[in-house]
Amino acid sequence: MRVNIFDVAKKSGLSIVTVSRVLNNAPTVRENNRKKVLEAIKELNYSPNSAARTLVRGKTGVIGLTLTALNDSVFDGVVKSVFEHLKAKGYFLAISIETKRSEDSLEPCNFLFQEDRVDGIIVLSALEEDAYVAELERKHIPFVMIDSHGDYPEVTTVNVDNYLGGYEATQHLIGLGHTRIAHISGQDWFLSARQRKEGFIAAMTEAGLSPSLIAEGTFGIHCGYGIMQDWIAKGQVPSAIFAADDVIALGVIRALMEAGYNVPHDVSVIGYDDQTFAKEVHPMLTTIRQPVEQMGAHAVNMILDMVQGKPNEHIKMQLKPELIFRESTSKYKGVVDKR
Amino acid sequence: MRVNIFDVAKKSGLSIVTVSRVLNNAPTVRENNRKKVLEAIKELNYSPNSAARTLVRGKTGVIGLTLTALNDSVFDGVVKSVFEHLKAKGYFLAISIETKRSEDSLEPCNFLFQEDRVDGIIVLSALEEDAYVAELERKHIPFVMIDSHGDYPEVTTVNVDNYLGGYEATQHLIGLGHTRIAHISGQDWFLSARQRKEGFIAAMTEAGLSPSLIAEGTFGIHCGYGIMQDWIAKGQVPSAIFAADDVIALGVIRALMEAGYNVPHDVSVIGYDDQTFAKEVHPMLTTIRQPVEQMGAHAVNMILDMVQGKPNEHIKMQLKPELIFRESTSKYKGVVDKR
DNA sequence: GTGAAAGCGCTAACAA
DNA sequence: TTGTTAGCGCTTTCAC
Repeated sequence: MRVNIFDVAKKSGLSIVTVSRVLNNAPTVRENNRKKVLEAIKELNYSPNSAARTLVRGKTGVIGLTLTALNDSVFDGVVKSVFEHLKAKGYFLAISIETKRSEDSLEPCNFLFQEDRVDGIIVLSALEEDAYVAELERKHIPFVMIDSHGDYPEVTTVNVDNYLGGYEATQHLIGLGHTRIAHISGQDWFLSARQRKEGFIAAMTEAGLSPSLIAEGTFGIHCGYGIMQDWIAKGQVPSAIFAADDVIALGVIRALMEAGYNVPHDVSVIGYDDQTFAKEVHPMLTTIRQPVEQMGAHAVNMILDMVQGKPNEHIKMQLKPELIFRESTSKYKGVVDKR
Repeated sequence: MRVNIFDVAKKSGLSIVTVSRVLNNAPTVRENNRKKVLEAIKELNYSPNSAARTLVRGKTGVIGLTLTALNDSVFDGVVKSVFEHLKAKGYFLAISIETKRSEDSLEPCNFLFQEDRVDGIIVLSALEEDAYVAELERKHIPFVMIDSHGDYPEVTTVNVDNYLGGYEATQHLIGLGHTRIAHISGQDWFLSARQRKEGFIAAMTEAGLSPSLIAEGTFGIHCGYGIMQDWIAKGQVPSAIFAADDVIALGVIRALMEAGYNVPHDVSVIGYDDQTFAKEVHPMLTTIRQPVEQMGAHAVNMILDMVQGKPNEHIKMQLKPELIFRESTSKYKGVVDKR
C-alpha cells in the first residue's frame, strides 16, 4: 500500500501531527525534530495524499481553463503562460475544450463546472459567454475571463485593447502612404472584432480618409480568400488591407497572388495575432501581436486572489498590443493595377 | 456551507448509505426510495464531493497529458480527441506543458508526476522521453506514449507509421514524374524523423533513383528557408522536395519564391502534418495528414484499460497516415531553371 | 513544542 | 432492501 503520514510518524518517532506541521511549514517544530521528519519523508519517498488534503482543506489546488481551440498562437501563448504561473504557485491546470454544443443538448454548459474539482476557472475566449457567466455566478465559482466578447460589469476580465490594435494597424498603413484602405473584420458579435473595426474607422476618419471598404469576415477561417477574390472581380482592389486576423490575411494574400498581384508591391496586407506561421510565409506577415505572456500572468494572479479570498473589485484589465512590421506591408507605390 | 450527503439523507428521510447507493447506481434500492433520493438531490442541487470520493476510492478520475506545445495541428487534434474521449468516460483532463528544463535543475522531470493527482498519464511526443519512462515506471504510474521517439519494448505506445508516410510522400513525387528529389528531414534523434527519411530512401531506391539529396533540418523551425537558399546558391535545385513537416515546407517555398521560382510549376514541395495553415497559403500545401482523432481515441482506451487494471500487453499501436494532394506539387515539367 | 481526538464527505463491510 | 460502523489520509482545535 501507499506510504502515508502514519508511516512517516512511526519512522521518525513523532506523531502525525508533527509530521503534518513539517509538511505545512509550521514554525512551531523543534529544528531537530523537523530534520527527523524530513529524513523519514525522504527515505520513505512519501508525498501527501492530495485527496485527503483537498477534503479537509476544502480547496483542490487546481484551476480550470476552458477554451475552444488550441491551435492558435494566441491561445497557445496564453495557455502556456497560465500553466507556468500556476505551476510556480503550486497549482495544477485542468483543461476543458468547449466544442460547439448540439442545439438540443441539455448538458450543462461546461464539463468543468459540473463538479467541485477546481477552485476557480479561467475562461479563455469562450463562444457561449452568457451561459458561462450565468452558470459560474450561479454556482459561485470564482472566475476570470480572458478576451471576453460581451460586456459584464461584474466580471473580472483581462483583455487586450483591440481598438488600439485596429487603430495602430491602420495608422501603420496610413503612415506608409496608403489612402484606399480596406478592412476585413471578424464576426460582429465578437467584441474584439467590433473594436478592431472601430479602431480602423477612427484612424481613417482622423486622417480624413473614407473608411468605407469594410467586409465582415470570419475569424480563423479562409474567408479572406473569397472576399478578396470578390473585390478583385469587381475591380475594387485597395492599395492596403487590414485583416482582422492572420488567417484572413493569408487568404487575402493567396487570392492576390493567384490573380497576379504582388504583395506588398501592389497591395499591402496587415494581419493580427502574429501566428507562428506569420514569419514563415512569403511574404512574412506584418501583424499585431498580443501580449500573451502578460495575459496569462494577470489572469492567474487575479484568479488566485479570488480563490484565496482577497478583495477583488471585478477588475477590468486592459493590455496593449504591439505592431510587428515585416514584409507584407510597404510604402504606397502608386495606383494599383494588375501587371 | 456546501450541501453534503447528510443533507440529502435528511431531506429524503433515508440514510446516507442509501443515498450513496443511489449515487452509485446500486441495484439494491427500492424504486420508490430511489425516487425520493433523486428528488432530494435535485432540490438541494447536490453533487458529491469528489475529494471525498477520491480519498475513499483511491482513484482520482483524472488523466494527465504532458506535451511540449499546443500550437500545432497534430497536437491540437490529439488533445481534442483525448479530451472528448475522456469526457465521454467521465474522466477529467489535466495538462502539463513541458518546457525545456534548465540544465542544472534538480526538479523532477514533470510536474504532473509529483503528486497523486492523476490515475494515469498520456505522454504526447515528449522531448526527454528516457527520463519520463524511467520516472513513470519507478512511480508505477500507468502511462501511454503517443508519437514516441525512442524504442521502449515495455511501454504501451500509439504511433503513426512514419516510414509509410515518408514512403508515400516520395512515391507521390515519383509518380508525378520527378527524379531529382530532395528530402529535408527532422532532427535525427526523433524516431519519426528517421523513419520518414527511411521511407524516402526506400521509395527512391525502389524506383531506381538516387536518394542522395538529404539535409537534416529541425522540426517546426524555419530551417527550410536557409537550406533551400543554400541549395539555390549552389545551383542544386531539385525538381521536387519532401519536407519532413509543413513548417519546413513553408520555408522552402518562401526561399523558392523569393528566388523567382514558381511552386509547383518549377519545383514541387510536399510537407507533413497538414497544419491548419496548409490550406490557407499560396500555393496550398500537399502534405501527409496524421490520424489525430484515432491517435487520441486509442490512447484513451489504452490508458483507461491500464488504470482499470485490465490486462495490457504493452501494445504497440501503429496507425496509417494519409496523403492530402493540394497545389504545391505537380507533374514534372522539365529541367528546372530560374526564369 | 507536541500529541490526542475530532472530523472533512464519502464508500464498503457487515448486520439487521 | 436498508442502516450501523469503520475507515480513506490529512489538518485543526485544544489540552498538556
